[in-house]
Amino acid sequence: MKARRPSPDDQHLTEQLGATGLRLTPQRQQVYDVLVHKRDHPTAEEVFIRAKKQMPEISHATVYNCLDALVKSGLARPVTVDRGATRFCPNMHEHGHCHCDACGMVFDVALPANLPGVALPAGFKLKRYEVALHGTCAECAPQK
Amino acid sequence: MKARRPSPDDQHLTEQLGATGLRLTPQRQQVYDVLVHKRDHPTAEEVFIRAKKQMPEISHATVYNCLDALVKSGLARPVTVDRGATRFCPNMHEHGHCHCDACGMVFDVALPANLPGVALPAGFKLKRYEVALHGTCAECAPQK
DNA sequence: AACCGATTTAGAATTATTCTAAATCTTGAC
DNA sequence: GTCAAGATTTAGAATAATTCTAAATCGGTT
Repeated sequence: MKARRPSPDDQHLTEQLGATGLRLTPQRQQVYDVLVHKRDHPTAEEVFIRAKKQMPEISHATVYNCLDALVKSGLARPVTVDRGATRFCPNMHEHGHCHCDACGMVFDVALPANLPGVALPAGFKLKRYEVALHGTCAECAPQK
Repeated sequence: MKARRPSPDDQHLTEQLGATGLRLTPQRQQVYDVLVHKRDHPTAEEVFIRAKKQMPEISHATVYNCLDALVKSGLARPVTVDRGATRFCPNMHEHGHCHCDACGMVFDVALPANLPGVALPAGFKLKRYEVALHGTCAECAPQK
């Protein structure tokens, strides 16, 4: 990967950000590129490290700002599987996260369609939900 | 509420802690009492403040230690609805958490029985899962 | 060419949590 | 009962993740 080449997504980015009153900046594009390039649910710190490879002068705070802008514009989701750093995911389809407590790996998992059928408190207006599954992945399974 | 009076739960506490190789101490009992007394999903800090009313000399670190002991022994669950302090819940039945993004209130909600039916990655061994629902509660609903 | 608001930047500040080392308590062996 | 061993508590320091702040910069007008 070298210099940034405009992709078909740019249009999408501009639109989504614009709808939230935000601009598409090189930093926001870079941060978004990092997310889609390797979809391993990186933390803000990891995004920062990866983004710096292409854009060495980008700052820590900017990465947080950009991630926040992407989340607000519906281009990424924050994922909190464990206490510790929030992770980010550009997969905006409805899905849950499966987390290996041993190695920390996070996988996307499809969800049954009927989740929203839970009995909510009266008058509660559901906006989004998050499903976190915890356990041990095949690699880390306590091999007998 | 004044001095701690032995309750029927004490037996249960001793057993559960014992099974994990831990003892029932006055501090652990106090912290557990705080959790069951007001089940509003307090943070460690809130538990600390409430516990101090009965036990003024209890320390911050002890509250964290006790909460950790309770979680390890299956007497409480950590709940992470948002970034920010972890909350604690003594309801060990399977349930999800409904969180009002406006006022921060957390409600327990019953879950459909079929959640575990999701397609997990091959070899993944599920231990527990957490469902967090976000939205606005009746009180905070944008009243038209 | 100067201006305005949005954005980025570096670093300080804050928040939540964990760590550390010493003091204290408990329990079983004698 | 007394003592040593190990568990637990304590205060405060240390760490990790994130947010805040104020100044510099940028992009698109007037």
